[in-house]
Amino acid sequence: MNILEDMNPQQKEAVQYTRGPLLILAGAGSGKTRVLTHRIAYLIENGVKPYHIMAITFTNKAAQEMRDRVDQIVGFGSESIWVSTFHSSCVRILRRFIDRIGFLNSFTIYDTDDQKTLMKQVIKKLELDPKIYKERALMSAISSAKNEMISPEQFEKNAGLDWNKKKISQVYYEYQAELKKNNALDFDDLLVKTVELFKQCQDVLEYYQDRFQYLMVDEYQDTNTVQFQFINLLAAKNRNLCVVGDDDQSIYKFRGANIRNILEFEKSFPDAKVIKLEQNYRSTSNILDAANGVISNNKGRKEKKLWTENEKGAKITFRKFQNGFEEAEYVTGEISRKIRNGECRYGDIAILYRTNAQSRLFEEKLLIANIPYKIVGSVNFYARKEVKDLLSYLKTVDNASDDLAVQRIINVPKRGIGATTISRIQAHAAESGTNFYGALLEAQYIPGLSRSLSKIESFTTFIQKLRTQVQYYSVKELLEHIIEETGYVKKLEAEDTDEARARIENIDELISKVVTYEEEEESPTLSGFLQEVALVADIDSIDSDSDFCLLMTLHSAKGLEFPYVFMAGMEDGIFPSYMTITGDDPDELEEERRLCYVGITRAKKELVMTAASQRMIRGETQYNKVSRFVHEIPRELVELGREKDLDRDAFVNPRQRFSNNVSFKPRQFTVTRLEHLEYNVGDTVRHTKFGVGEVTDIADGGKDYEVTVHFDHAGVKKMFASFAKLKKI
DNA sequence: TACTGGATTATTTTT
DNA sequence: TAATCCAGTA
Repeated sequence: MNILEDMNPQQKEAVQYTRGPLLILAGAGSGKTRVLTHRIAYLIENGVKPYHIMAITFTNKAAQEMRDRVDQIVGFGSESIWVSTFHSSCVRILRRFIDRIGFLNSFTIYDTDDQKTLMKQVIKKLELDPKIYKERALMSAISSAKNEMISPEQFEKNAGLDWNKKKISQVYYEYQAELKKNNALDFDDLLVKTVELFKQCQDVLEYYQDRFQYLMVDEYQDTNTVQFQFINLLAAKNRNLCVVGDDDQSIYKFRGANIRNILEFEKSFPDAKVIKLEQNYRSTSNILDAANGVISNNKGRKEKKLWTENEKGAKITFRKFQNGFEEAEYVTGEISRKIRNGECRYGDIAILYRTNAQSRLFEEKLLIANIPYKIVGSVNFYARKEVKDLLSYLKTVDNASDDLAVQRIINVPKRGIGATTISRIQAHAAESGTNFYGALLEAQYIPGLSRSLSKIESFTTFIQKLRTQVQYYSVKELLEHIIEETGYVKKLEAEDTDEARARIENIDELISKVVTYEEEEESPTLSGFLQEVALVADIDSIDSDSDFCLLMTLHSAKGLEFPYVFMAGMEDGIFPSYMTITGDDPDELEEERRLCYVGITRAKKELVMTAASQRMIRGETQYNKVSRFVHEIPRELVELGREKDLDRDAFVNPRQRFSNNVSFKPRQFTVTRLEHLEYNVGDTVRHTKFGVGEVTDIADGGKDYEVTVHFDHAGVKKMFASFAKLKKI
């Protein structure tokens, strides 16, 4: 086949520009995956060995897709090209070399759940007040530090005299020490340790530099500092680095993504060639114009304008409803109608929303309407309780050095081993320098266990017995054996609730995943299965053959496309989220707007946006205005249900009229004047987001106090006392 | 040790 | 609302 066939001039140029740094600014739907895959084919056709090519993506799904397409056009040798995610590339490298920086190559990977458990233990060990030091906040502080390649030592130095930060650095130290003890790495560590390895072991770095002479990175706008360093180190020698991205689709700042990586690529590589792909092949021109209308409100973008030769297509539909129920009913009704009319199949339709919690209403209505659907996200399959329990058994059998796994299952199902026993064992493990499972094996020498001793022994004999069987049984048999012996499913059957049945279904699903693994892998092993499972996200498992409507967050939708898209919950306070409107960081609003842009550009043929004027959030009714993003779409592109739906000051219901004079804010924001403030000018206060600062002014604004605070790091901020929830310290 | 019910609290997005 | 935590009880 001709690799350059059917390509526009820019695409051709991108495919053929193979030497030196290259930045491809690829707008939504401009065929960037096609360019990447064809570029790989072109490289090979021009004498580059497949072995020397590496392509990096963010999700396994994207990697898989690219792999398939590469296989199709390359044929021979394509299997030796590395096409994988950042995380799995790092795992592959670390499995081979991490012993060089003091870990065992058999390290385990901790997911978010494990991190949380570990963090709880750290908080307890350091005797911190969990009311002040929340594991969530600590975890995100540590994670951002890791994303910026800040070590605990560095963190401590940066903290200076900031008492709070010093405490966090202590936690960070301890947390890393615990990981090390368990021979475990968290998601962030996979990147950090790889970069560390590269920096410390020149020979390893050179080995990979020689191996990966041609590097390609997809979704470059979402890279963070560690990922940037990882790529830079690998590319430093040959400098054949091609990155593809769209600054307008950068939506992972909260996860440390550094939009500067793309905006300043030319600074890092002054000789970089820049190619813009601006022709959109995906959407109708109406959809594209709507997207452009919204995103043009952002400042500091790379100059580009998307265009298309596609027809105008239908207008964007906007409908507003009384509440979330009616909204969901309308959406399901529309879906049924489309199917009835034979317009499309279920799989052509996606419902997108801002937060996972919004899926519930749709789920209910879809169920009633008998529409097949799949929810992507919310809880990752491998993070579900029952699945994790069983995986923890497998982990324990495989390699009992993972304390968290052992602790998770030691009393699941209930064996009468309680909290006191567990802390005794932990204490013993700490004393004798073994891990938790090691201490269990020595249980008979631990004083004070009395009654629990026999229970512990029967647990360990069970595990030891399974271990002797590992080599004779398949993973599937082993898993079924565990389910049988522990009576896990039997217990659930006895519960006889919908929830229990759903859990059993998940267990069956797990068994079939094991079977698939064993069928596909040449030499399947238990460790191999556990490794594979550690890095999969929910989105990875959706296959395009099955005919389901898909429900997912806007974030999960990145990189996908659908003929028909519903964007639900288009309300200020939901999308853009409450946090971004009340906070005063305009960058965050811009990120939300990019998210909206991503959502709109997922649609190929039709886009429907819906809003509800009244919505239940966490048991409280909120009254929201129509999202500002809807207003940013050129009016002539929008088809309304009722003319007044887009009137900014229409009275939709009496409650809203009531709160009207408080400038249209949802009721949640309605000001309840605080009678007295717990702080005064000169006091030191803490803000949940900006940290610690000094109150420099308090002005009585009649309805509320306006407080001016000089924050140590965030600068001077003015805020309303009733929103800011400042705490005196 | 396990279970219950009341209180508390979280609220954005996830590889 | 829903999940989690904690104290009191069996």
